[in-house]
Amino acid sequence: MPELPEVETVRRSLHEAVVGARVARVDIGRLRSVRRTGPDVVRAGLLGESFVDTRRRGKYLFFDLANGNSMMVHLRMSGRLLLARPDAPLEPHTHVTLHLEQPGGDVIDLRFVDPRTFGEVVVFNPDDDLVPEVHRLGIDPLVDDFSYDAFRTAVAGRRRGLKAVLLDQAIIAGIGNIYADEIMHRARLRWDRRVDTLRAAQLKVLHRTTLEVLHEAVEAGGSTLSDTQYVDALGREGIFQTEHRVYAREGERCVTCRRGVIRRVAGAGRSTHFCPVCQR
DNA sequence: AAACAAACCTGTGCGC
DNA sequence: TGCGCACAGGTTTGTT
Repeated sequence: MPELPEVETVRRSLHEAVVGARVARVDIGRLRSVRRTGPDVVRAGLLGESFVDTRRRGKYLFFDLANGNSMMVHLRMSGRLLLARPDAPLEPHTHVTLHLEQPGGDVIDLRFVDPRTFGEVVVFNPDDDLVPEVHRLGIDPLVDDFSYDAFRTAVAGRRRGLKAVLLDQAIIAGIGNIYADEIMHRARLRWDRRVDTLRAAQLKVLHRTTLEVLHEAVEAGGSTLSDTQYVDALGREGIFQTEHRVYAREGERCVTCRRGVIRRVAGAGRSTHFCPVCQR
């Protein structure tokens, strides 16, 4: 489900509540959600510790603890992080609950909810290489140097289709299926265009549209699709879906050129939406 | 190196 | 109404 804008929106929506709070209790209802270390490591690693900061890189969320350790949460396809009053009923598929004591004495739950159970929660010491995939992430357009030079160096000359490159987390971290399609549409480039055939001007436009789409999507609180699966930690839906020009718009007239009809194909292993007229 | 398929799960929406 | 199938925002692994 969530891509960079959704993960960033979740982070911002829980940051204030979590930073400074101390973990008073940990409930784990689904072992699969803590499969990397098992429940004991997660419980022991969190109990009594306080959060000092939250970070995001790509689609990975980090909660730094005062003792130098961190909690990593990846939402994968269907994960949600929700803040809730401790007496609020548990939503279905709540797998991990952290009972937090805030500095003012208030208590609040941070709940990890995940129907498809692809997501996970890891508590780790940075010295141990427990989350090695993070070291393989490419540049994050919001937290790293994403100047045109950095972007060009990362993608230039790849003998691969454009969408495969945009989705490759080792090249650029955070773009998923929705935003890849939207970025390519705004850049007027096809999903199967080989990156090493792009002219400098097109690469430049691609860099600009990547930043544009991601920034606008964060501003809009991400995209909540018709299944309303994605909400931020306070339960608020995003509104960027109203700005989608191709994603889930198969059969609609292209709003950019007003001539093409949006097509959906299986491309780069995913469903891919594009305008066959104005994307080249 | 890159393209592709399958795997991990559950829920939903569609056609019949 | 009910059943079966296709499909879903991600990532890893293995195979061509």
